[in-house]
Amino acid sequence: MLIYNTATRQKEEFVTYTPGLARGYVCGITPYDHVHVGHGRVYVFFDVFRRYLEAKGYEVRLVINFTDIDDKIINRAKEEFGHEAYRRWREVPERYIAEFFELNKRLFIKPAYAYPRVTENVEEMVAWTSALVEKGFAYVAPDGSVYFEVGKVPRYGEFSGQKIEELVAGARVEPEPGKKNPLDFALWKSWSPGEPWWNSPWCPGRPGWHLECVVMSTKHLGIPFDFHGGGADLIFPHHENEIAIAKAYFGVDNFARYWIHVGYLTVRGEKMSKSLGNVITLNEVLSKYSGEALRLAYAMGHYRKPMEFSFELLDQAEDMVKTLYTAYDELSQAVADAGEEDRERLEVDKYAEAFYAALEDDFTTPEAAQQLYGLARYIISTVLHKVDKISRETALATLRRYTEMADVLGVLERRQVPKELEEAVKSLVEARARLRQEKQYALADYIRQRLAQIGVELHDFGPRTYYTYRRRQSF
RNA sequence: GCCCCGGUAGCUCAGUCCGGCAGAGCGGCGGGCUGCAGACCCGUAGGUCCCGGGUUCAAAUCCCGGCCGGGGCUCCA
Repeated sequence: MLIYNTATRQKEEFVTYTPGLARGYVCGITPYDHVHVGHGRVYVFFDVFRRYLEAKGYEVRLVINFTDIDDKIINRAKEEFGHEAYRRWREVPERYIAEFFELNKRLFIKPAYAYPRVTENVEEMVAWTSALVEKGFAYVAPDGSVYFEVGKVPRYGEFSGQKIEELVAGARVEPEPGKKNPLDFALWKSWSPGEPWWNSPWCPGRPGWHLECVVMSTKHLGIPFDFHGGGADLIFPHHENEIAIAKAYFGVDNFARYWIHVGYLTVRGEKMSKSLGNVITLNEVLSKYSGEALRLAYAMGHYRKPMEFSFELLDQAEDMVKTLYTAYDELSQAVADAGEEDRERLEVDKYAEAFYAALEDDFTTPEAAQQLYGLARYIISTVLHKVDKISRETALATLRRYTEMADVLGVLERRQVPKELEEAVKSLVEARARLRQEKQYALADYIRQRLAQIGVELHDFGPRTYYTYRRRQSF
């Protein structure tokens, strides 16, 4: 399996340090506001990545953190709570973390191995900072903040392709008082009145952002681990700085082997941003579309490429999801009509092979989605029509291959139908079949129409009838 | 200014790494199957592969130079 590694700027064969075990870390959210579809793209991508590795037999340990203390959270708390912010600031991250988990569920994202939070790992971060000061990679500023000295690390900037001189010359780096070099970054930030703080040898304060992820990832995954990723905007400075810290602390060249970055989403050609007012929240999308439709929409673009996000795209994806369910539901029913032996050859392998080949090549999910959809259409247009010419084993194997593919992308997650509903529909469909035989079409049509009203759609294949459920958020 | 990414059908995108007849789905249009219906079937239109040069028997693909758009260099998925 090939995966593009930002660190080497090329596709590389994916090989884990421990055979059969894949360990990865995804930089999580700063929970100070609603999660949007850009976040969703990242977490859904890593969920597909993880599902595929699991399908290949790996045990996957995926860690996603929460930066639950940060300037943005403090500012948000001040806005909301005024002078009570100091006492109540934790309500902000708690609220958005809860929302994050809720949306994960609705997006069918599998739970991570661990969800560490900064506030639960402050002691380790203080210990790391002490060690980095002792080793001479960090220094204490007059106000008690501790800065990491980027000049002490060999080849700083190489990972992200930045040249130190260019960065400094860019002159957009705010030279803060107390920093030796404007590129130096805080490992420990000194406290200001009214802000939350933790104890440290230097001053009351809180950990710096870049340090967090190194501490928490290596704590849960060991060193080195297999893959580390997030949104493309994290390449610099966040990941560059994480690598610098790990170099200094462990003396290793890189603490993660593959660096995977997910491209931006644009809306009407521009990056989603608060200032442009074009942010689309996951709440908004998932109130109108299924989680599978959004997952499929994401899959229709390659993860590294910028992708234009629109509701038109979601409409298309939702239609495709309906077709995917039609194929699943009706093939499930058709298995019962399968014959004893194979008198026809099916072409299922063609789709499956192309599907997996696309994923093997740097997760070309647009191609994979196309193949899955192609198989669904093949099932509907061909398999259902000649199900009595294939064996039960073949029918079941086709169904299994189809669902295995769908499960990698996570686009057929509401297969389960309540048993009572299933039984009621089945007997109604049988009753209608008898009516059709007796040419009592008015009554037969009435049943079909009433079933349609409750979201069950009937499709006649000659004398046989298969049906599909129009899933809503839930039954 | 420096760095990265993108530009292929109305839309979303494959194809570019590794040169070999320009593709898929959706959407459009026309027809069909069907007792009727179908998110079913068949057919069809639709292209300056951003532009210009170069290399080559052959370029969407490789090289050079541009243009346009997005992003990073400062918190950002």
